[in-house]
Amino acid sequence: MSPQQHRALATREAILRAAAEEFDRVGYDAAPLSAILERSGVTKGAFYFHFASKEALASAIVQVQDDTWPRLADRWRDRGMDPLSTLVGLCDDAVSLLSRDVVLRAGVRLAADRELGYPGLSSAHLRWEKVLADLLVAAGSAGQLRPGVDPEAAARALTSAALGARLISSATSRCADYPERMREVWRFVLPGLAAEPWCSSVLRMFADPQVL
Amino acid sequence: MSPQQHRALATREAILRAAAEEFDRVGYDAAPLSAILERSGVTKGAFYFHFASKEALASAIVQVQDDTWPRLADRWRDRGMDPLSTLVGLCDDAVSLLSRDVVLRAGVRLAADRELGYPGLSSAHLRWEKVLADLLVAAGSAGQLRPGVDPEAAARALTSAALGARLISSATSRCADYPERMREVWRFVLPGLAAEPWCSSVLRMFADPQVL
DNA sequence: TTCAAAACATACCGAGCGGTCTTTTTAGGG
DNA sequence: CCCTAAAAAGACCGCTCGGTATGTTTTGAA
Repeated sequence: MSPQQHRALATREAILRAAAEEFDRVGYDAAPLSAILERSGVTKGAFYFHFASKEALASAIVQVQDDTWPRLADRWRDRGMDPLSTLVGLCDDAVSLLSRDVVLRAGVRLAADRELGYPGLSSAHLRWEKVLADLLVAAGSAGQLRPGVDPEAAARALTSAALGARLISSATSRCADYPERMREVWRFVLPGLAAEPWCSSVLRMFADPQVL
Repeated sequence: MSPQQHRALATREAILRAAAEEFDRVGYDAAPLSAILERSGVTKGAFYFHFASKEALASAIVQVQDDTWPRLADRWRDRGMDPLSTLVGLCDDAVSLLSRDVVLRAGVRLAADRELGYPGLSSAHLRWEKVLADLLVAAGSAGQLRPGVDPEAAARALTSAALGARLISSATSRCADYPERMREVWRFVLPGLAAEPWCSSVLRMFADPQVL
């Protein structure tokens, strides 16, 4: 199952990287195994020694991403900041990671593509929606939200905006400008969402890079 | 080229409908021609009499959608309403059409999938972004926007939100709740975007169904 | 140094795809 | 009614895909 020699681990990671790059570019179906093999400089025999199938390879990439988000959320929870700052900081962190790490990006795309194909299982987005909703409810209890704001609706809208921004950014710049695009969304959305002084406080985060 | 008998037109439209349903569900690559043929009750020979290729079929569906949006925009321009109401009304109209018409939905998906695969050509979304930006600039000149709002940034954020909402809605309910989801976005976004009394005025549109 | 297992290489396979070819049926003007 | 072209049918082809089977090289511990 897992490699027992040093060499094997290198080739395994070469496969993962090459596959992530291809999946991120064109998606699962449009990425033939031959392209992944050529890019990684690995032959078919070597590949099927490390992975049982192309599907298994995709699942491994999805897994990396599935493991990343809970850890990231826990880390932000442990900081003990106010809910609104936690929300914005967590999102900004996730977006920043996505813009840099191809494997994460590919994992998210693969997971999303499965959902879009099979309407029933919308695990990933619903999970993010839940995280945002919980934080927004907490923010409401802490008096950080403007009166009349529905936390669940806000969570849904934010999830939509983040998804759309990611796709557009992915198509135009391989997610290089995803963080900037999301900051734009926050600047646009926060005045209607957060009460003072939290709104100005959070917006100021984007001017001080060291906070993130 | 174009059919000369009544029967031919019927089968042609049967093909278009069936193809749209398949493309909308799973996308171009994942929709084999055999599935389209089976769904439409048309054989391969009949199909290739009407369309030169599977790509040509997809292009025809994309074309329907390409022709629809400019007409819709012109219709709203001719109403001579204020920019902000035009913006919201136009979007709500487009979203409502998408939620009901499979062919339009498939066309949008096909066009978007091409863009996402080939980063260079992002014609469709950039066009929408332009339309929204122009209307928002006009709204700014008319004093409908809150001070400090950047129209271009707002247009980008709104485009992202609309795209994300469409995808999520498409995956969970075949776009049946797309209009409701977008109204949610507007309720969430408008307070930070529009000055009074325009904000309340526009929001009231969603309570009176007959306006749309 | 040896040797078994781990790691890699390559030829090959069946399935499903989009597309073509030939043939048959149908429609509608003379 | 008939005859020609439009329209539809279905067998067929080449290709690429993911996956397998079998053979070869490399590794590290005894």
